[in-house]
Order: sequence, then C-alpha cells, then structure tokens
Amino acid sequence: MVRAPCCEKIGLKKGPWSPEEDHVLVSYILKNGHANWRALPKLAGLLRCGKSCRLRWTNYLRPDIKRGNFTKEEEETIFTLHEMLGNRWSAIAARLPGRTDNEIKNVWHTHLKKKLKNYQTSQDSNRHSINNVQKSSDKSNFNTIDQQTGNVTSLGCAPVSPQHSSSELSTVTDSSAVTDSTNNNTVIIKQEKMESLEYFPQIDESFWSEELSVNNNANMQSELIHHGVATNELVQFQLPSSPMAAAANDYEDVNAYTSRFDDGMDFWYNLYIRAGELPDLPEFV
DNA sequence: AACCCCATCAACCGCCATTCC
DNA sequence: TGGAATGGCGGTTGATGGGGT
Repeated sequence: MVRAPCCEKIGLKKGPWSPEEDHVLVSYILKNGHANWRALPKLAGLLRCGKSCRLRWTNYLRPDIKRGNFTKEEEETIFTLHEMLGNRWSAIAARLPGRTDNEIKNVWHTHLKKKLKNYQTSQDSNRHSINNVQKSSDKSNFNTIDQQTGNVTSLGCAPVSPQHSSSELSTVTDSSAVTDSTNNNTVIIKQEKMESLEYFPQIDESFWSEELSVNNNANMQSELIHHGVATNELVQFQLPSSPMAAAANDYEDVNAYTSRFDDGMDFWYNLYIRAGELPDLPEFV
C-alpha cells in the first residue's frame, strides 16, 4: 500500500508556525478537541495538514508541556530509561511528565549522548586502572556504599574512596560505584567486567534460566547476603551473558531492571536489583 | 564587519501499527 | 476479511542564532 504524504497537497503550508496559526489551532482544539487530525485543519481554517497540526500540538502547544532546561533528575531518568529502552523516545517521554518524545530525542542527541560518551571513556580508563589493581591482588572488587557515612566498602578488597552522583556522569573519573539519586535509600554497586568474570566464574546461560525460574530470586538474594549486601541497597552486576535481557521482564515486578551497553568489543548486561524490595527475604537475612 | 562553523530544536518524512469500513 | 484511513513513532533535515576568527 503506497500512500502519498499528507502534506503533498498544493496550497498547504509547511515550515515554522506563526503565532496566528498557533492561536487558531489552540482555540479550535480547546473548543472542539482533536478527534480527527485529518479533518481538523480544514475545520479550523488552517492551511496545514493534519499531521503538522498534530505535531505542533503534541510537541509545542499542549497546555501540559513543561518548558525550560532539563533538570539533572530528568537527565538521570533519561539515561536510565535509555539504557533500559533504547531509542524508544515515546516510552521514555511517557515517564517524564511534561516532556515530549521530540524534546527528549533532541536533548539526547545534543547533550546526553556526549555525556554518556565521556562517562564511558572514563569507565574505560577506570577499568584499566582496576585491572592494574587486580594484578596485585587476588581479591574481588565488589563494592558497596554506606548511604549514611558515604564510605565505600569493597567486599573482599580494600576500601575505596567515596563515589560520585550519577548526575556527574560527564565528570566522573572514578566510577566503580555510582549512587542512584532516584531513590535516597538505594545504592548501586558496580562490578567491573573483569571482576564479574572472577566473581561469577561459572555463570552461563543455564545458570540464569535456573535462577529466573526460582521464585523470589532466592539464589540471587542469597548471593547478595552472602557477600554482605544490605537489603536496602540497589546493586548492579555486569554479566557477560545475554540471558540478562530475558531477565528484564522477570525482575520488573520486584523493582529491578537490566540494561545493556557496548564496550566496543561486545555487549554487556547490567542487572539492577532493589534488594530491599525483593519479596520473601527473611530466610536469607 | 563579514564570514564560517557548530549547536540547537522545531518540523518534516517515511514507515509501521492500529482502526475503520 | 482486506484495503484504506489514520495515528504514532523514530530518524533526519534545515532554519536560526551564537561564538570564534
């Protein structure tokens, strides 16, 4: 089915909207709604196609549109959601009240992508430095942050310095752990790639399918407890296997999610679990 | 002052999914 | 049931303005 673009009709205006056109469109929609975008411009007396009217309304004229720069919290949300959802701008916008998919897409391409690149670059250098540390120590580098004191405890490794807020993504240079400002009571523990290989040397796809079939994430939780992770912490693993992608939905109901990133060589999956909100924990505490 | 480069963002394009008839 | 109409989405474009030379 091939259909001509809706704006190809001769005489329909394109390009930037004038204040007069905006006024006509807003007045019409507030009075009559927008049940049929195709018919709307003709009924409203606009020389625009319906698609153009819809975009103008949804991206600019809607009364609930939030104007102004994105806050750090909003940027963090976009980072997080983009990790989870990819370029699904409308899905991301749905979780940012007052922001449009177009706006988020623009800010991603103009600001956030650069920040992410800087962050990943800093991670690469950090990973390199951690690798050097590993060569001088057999101990794992699995870190936690005490939310009260700000101290970082490295499980099986010497303590490291306090870490940075994720709002500082563009400037972080030591990012083996990142706090999560979306929840004041949670902490992300970041396990670097080579450490995860050492820490979970036996993990493969069968391990994860078994894990996910176990109700209440028992094995995962026991692993957390075994390694001293408090139940009110948010933990992050990096694991080199694709089953994490399938895990995303399974963990959704227990306040966890996965994300994927490309380190330039292959794909990795992060698993975030809000440990304190996992159900049926007592037997592991 | 003139020109160039780059960042920004509103708007458009093309495709896909859903709804309608 | 199938084709047409419509809405919605993500990618891309291009006008604009600001800063640098």
